[in-house]
Amino acid sequence: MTRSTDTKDRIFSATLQLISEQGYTGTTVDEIVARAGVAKGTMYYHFSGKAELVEALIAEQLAPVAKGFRETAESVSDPTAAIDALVRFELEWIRDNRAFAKMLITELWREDRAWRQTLVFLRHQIIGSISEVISRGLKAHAFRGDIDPDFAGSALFGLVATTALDWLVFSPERPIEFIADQVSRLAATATRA
Amino acid sequence: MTRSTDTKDRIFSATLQLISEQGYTGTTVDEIVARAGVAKGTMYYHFSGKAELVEALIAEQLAPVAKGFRETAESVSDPTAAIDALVRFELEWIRDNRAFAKMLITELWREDRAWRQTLVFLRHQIIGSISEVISRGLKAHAFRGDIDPDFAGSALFGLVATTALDWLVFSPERPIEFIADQVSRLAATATRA
Amino acid sequence: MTRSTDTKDRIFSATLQLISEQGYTGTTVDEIVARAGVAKGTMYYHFSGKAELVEALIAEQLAPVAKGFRETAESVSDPTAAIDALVRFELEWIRDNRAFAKMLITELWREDRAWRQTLVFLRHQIIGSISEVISRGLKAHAFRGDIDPDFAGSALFGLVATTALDWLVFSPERPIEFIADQVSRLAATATRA
Amino acid sequence: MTRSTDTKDRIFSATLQLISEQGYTGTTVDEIVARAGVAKGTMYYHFSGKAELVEALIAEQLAPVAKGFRETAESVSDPTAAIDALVRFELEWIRDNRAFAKMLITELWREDRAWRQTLVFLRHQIIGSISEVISRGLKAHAFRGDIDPDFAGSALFGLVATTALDWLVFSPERPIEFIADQVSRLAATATRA
DNA sequence: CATGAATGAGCCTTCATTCAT
DNA sequence: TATGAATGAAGGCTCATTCAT
Repeated sequence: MTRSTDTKDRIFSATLQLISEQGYTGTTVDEIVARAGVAKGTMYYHFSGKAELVEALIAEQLAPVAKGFRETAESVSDPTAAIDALVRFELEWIRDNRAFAKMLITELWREDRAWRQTLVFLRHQIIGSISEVISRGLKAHAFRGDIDPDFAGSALFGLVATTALDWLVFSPERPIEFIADQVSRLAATATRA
Repeated sequence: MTRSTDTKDRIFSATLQLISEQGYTGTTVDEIVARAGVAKGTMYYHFSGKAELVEALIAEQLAPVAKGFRETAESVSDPTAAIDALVRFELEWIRDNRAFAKMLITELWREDRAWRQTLVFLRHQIIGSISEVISRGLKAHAFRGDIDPDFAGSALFGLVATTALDWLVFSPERPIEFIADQVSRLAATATRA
Repeated sequence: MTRSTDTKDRIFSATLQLISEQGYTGTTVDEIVARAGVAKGTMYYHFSGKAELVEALIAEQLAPVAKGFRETAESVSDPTAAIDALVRFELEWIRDNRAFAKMLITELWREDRAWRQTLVFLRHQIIGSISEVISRGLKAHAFRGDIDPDFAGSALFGLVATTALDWLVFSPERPIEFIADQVSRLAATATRA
Repeated sequence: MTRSTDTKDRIFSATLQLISEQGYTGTTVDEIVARAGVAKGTMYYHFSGKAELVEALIAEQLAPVAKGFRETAESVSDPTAAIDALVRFELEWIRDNRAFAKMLITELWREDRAWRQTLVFLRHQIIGSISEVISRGLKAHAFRGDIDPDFAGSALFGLVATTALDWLVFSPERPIEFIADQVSRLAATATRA
């Protein structure tokens, strides 16, 4: 059992590295097993295919992120401060997992991937946490009343995501503080009552 | 229109359709020439490869878009109204070219594509038009003074893009008016002085 | 019945079912052990390989058939009636074991199978029983004198086998009586003096 | 066009040889293209897959056989002589194409093969020629009236086939005359009025 | 006796690209 | 200009077998 878990972990780790560097299509099963130090058949013993391996990896990587969003949303009571905390949480996660995040963006809207459901489900959870905070703010009249919480939640999530990626890809020399500050500012203003 | 131009157009048209439906990797040269009604060698006579064909296609499709952004920015003098017009222009273009737009998003941050430079250059032009309007608004004190025009330009562009794609992929039943209205509202507020 | 015997039986049973449904090549060791409810290594503990497992299965399944042919041949003294009884015995066995019989036919003439010898040996015994009856009939002048007993024995066996399989595969709706009747008729006439 | 036809012929020829020697599953695409002296992709350019290649081969090989049966049946007016001619035609074809015939037998009753329809169709045509002769003989009262032409046709075909294969595999030293003589004798008697 | 994780050679198929005509 | 037959590297996947426990 320990042996099995260890093997799975090594395959996961190798896959995460390679997929982050080269994307899904650009990474071959041969490369994965070579870096993991196992035989090809071993991967097929633990996962039913390349797509399922990546699906499992996504689920494993993203589940704690969804949890982090939820806990952040719940731990900050003031709506405006909560939005700010969520923005920073997302921004920091992308900064710390930039390659993986880049892959997610290029995969999120592809409708022909096996892990689509997993990705959509996790996205739904994450955005749900944001929307919930916005709803809270609306009830407390802390936010303007003419915006749709669901829409604003997904908009805020996307704003941070694209901004962060633009930053990492096009102007990585800028400090994270600048980005976080600018985003928070825009986000705060956009929602204020 | 020469024979050569006609052939190129048919290849372009077929490529656009197929790439929109299946993405870049999912579309084969065989499919393209089959739909274009030409032989395989013909494509290689006109373009040096699949990547170059797509690069040329992107340039051809996106050049008028960049031009549209610039003209829109120039034709509306009031900064707030200009932002609104740009948002609507982007939204409508994505709505009318949803599949192609979807492909662009999934390709924009990939650093291993041959057409990367083309894409980055056009993106730069487009965002430049937005940033210019924001700069104008800042000078006229129509917008708040604590935001970076370049950053806000790219943020606004990304906000609209992700929002539009979320809409088209996850809730296509919503009318465009709802989206346009919500986005404009957020955008306008975020920048107001 | 020891634990070991029980395990072997379960493996045999699973193999018989699966090979009947999917043929030899079409059946994997994984499927066999899954249906038998044992671990993969268990099969390799009891048999030295997939081929040997099937060889043992064939021997086990076919030995009683050979015995049945011999007893039928010995228990009916009149040659014509004995031929008739043998035809019916073969026909009924194929009807009751159609899938297994189908596999045997597709394997009988393959010269690259490990169990070839086993199969040839059992076939020899079975056809021997038929030939013996024919020889008896020839000595008694009940059959025409210009046929070779060995040849006629194998011909009769093959006639019934192909006829039965054609029946089961191409016109399974016909009642067994029709087939038995027609075959017996042809067989009886072909050999009559 | 000539180049293409030539390539196809070489692939066909190589496939026929190898499949005859090793069966369908036992023959790899690598072996086929190596013997044909073409690249792997070339096979996939001309055929959509291994199964389709073999299907085309079977059709090409068997079509003239079906035609031969029909012409033989039509060219001999006397029913008994026609049956004899058909038996000899089948026997000789199997003798001259023993390896291919062996493969056909091992494939005929497999219900999971792509070429099943082709095979069943051609078998239907061949047996139809035999049955037709038997019907003719029945009308002319040359044959006994209590046999079903369709059944007898398929029985006769199978009798010859299995007999011929038994001969070639188990006692290849026997001269064809012996086999032909014995089979014709059994066949003639079985049907005589 | 029994287990099941691990192996790796081997298989079929895809597809961008080349080139003689 | 245009054609299409031919190429071959590369990829994902299967499965009988081994072996440490």
